[in-house]
Amino acid sequence: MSEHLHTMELIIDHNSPLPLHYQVENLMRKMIELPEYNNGSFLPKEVDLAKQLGISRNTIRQATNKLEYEGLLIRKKGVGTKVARNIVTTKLDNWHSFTQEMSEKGLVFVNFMIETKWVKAEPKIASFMQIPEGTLILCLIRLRGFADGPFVYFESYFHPRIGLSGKEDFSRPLYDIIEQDYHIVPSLSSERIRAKSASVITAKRLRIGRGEPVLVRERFVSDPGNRPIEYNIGFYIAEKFTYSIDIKR
Amino acid sequence: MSEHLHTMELIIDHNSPLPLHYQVENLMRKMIELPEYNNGSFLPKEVDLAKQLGISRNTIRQATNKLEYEGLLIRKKGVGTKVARNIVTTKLDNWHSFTQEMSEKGLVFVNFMIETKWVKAEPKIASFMQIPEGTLILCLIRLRGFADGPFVYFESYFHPRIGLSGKEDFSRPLYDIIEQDYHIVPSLSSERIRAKSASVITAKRLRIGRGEPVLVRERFVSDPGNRPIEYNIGFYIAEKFTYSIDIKR
DNA sequence: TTTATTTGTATGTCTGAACATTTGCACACC
DNA sequence: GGTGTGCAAATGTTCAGACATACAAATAAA
Repeated sequence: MSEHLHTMELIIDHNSPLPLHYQVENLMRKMIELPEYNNGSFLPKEVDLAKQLGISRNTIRQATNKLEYEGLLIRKKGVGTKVARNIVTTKLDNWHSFTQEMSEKGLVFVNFMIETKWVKAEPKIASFMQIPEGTLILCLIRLRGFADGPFVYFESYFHPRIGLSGKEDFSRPLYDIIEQDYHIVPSLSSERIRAKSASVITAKRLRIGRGEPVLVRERFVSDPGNRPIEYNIGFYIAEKFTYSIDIKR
Repeated sequence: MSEHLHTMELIIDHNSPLPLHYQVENLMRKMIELPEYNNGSFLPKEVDLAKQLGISRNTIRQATNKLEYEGLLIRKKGVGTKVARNIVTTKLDNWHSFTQEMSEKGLVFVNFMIETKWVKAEPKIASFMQIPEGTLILCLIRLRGFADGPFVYFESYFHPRIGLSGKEDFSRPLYDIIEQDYHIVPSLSSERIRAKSASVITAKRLRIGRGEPVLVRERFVSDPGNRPIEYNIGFYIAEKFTYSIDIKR
């Protein structure tokens, strides 16, 4: 079993500024993806893992606590720890990409700007993506609106495992690309919506006055196994956009 | 400060079968509701709490870790720990009244103003209510927030068939009144969210500067038979409110 | 007056150890 | 065969303490 371990650097750097428990956490996130642990067999026991990595058992638990709380691990006293089975109910409420939303309403929009670049993952994104801070990830920037001017500025960040190069044809609907070309199915979206004043840079992009209200919509998109796919943040001109949703109890 | 502690049994039972960290967790959930901690001031520091309860600091942290993860506490290195107070979650399959949302987060809010009046239904409301324009309907106005000031201004309009008199005790949760006393079950909520600049009147009510961003949330609430119950519009101070929602596909 | 520097404080990290609790299994007993 | 006892294994709980790090306010230097 420990054969696989050195195939992927399962090591802890005691000199790294990153906390040990955080390194362990990332390490275990990788282990979780490995086939030998993803099929229901138990992870190495805490004591062994501690000894092998050269750190204390408490530190191991600090990491596994978080993963358990996230629902990635299942622990059973007296037995062991294993990867949680990914049971996801696929409900048919529907959420959309921007392209779909527009075309359903019969609206024709314009891409004022499309741009990709590789950037270092900032904390919020790294945390959602479950990757180390500073990892290079692809960022897609789009400025979209109607013929008379832009009304939303988007930034999308994609998880490295998807394998986007940045050279794709992003005039196609985004989720078409991800589903058809990369066989990854977006299935869960956690959204946060808030209002704020337009910063100087945002105002300039959207061609509005500084301090005018903007609707900020963040989306955390995951696949059916709860693996992160995309982080998306959009800045909408307030007067041109209303977020609408139906909720059943 | 420690005066308040013995007013509500803030004690730990070392003989209880319940784990200490679990007892501490429950205890802190209660503390979070107390006005003296809910107004932004810091909780007792870990070392003191540990000494006072007669347990180790590690056990305190075991409890606060969980609460922090749930978003109830905010910890700042070198400064202290206090109650988090600005993210409100609305889950898709489970929507709530304001009172419920707050109490679930362990937040204590204040009604700065409660007022009812009978007004003529304006077009938008009349249309949703399916009543003639100008019909007299009950309007409930509430200004709510935390101890340090209001953060949302609500107007609720109720369909005449419900039979509200305006003399009900509106300090109770609104949907309790409607369900229990009037046997009408809110079941569908169509929501619209947008941002705008605070008008003079809104700014005055919320005690913010004119033109500052405000999140406007309209809700059209109906019963299971799709009959209109309530139209509700809330103006939230942007920086104190984030609308959050999970969507499954 | 402004800018560094120091210092106190509170949380963050990590360790090693002891004991408790739950579970599964082997073994003995009827 | 069925049943119970006891042991070993694994996670769960708790402790005391040491040191690291970030923040804020006070202090000293420019």
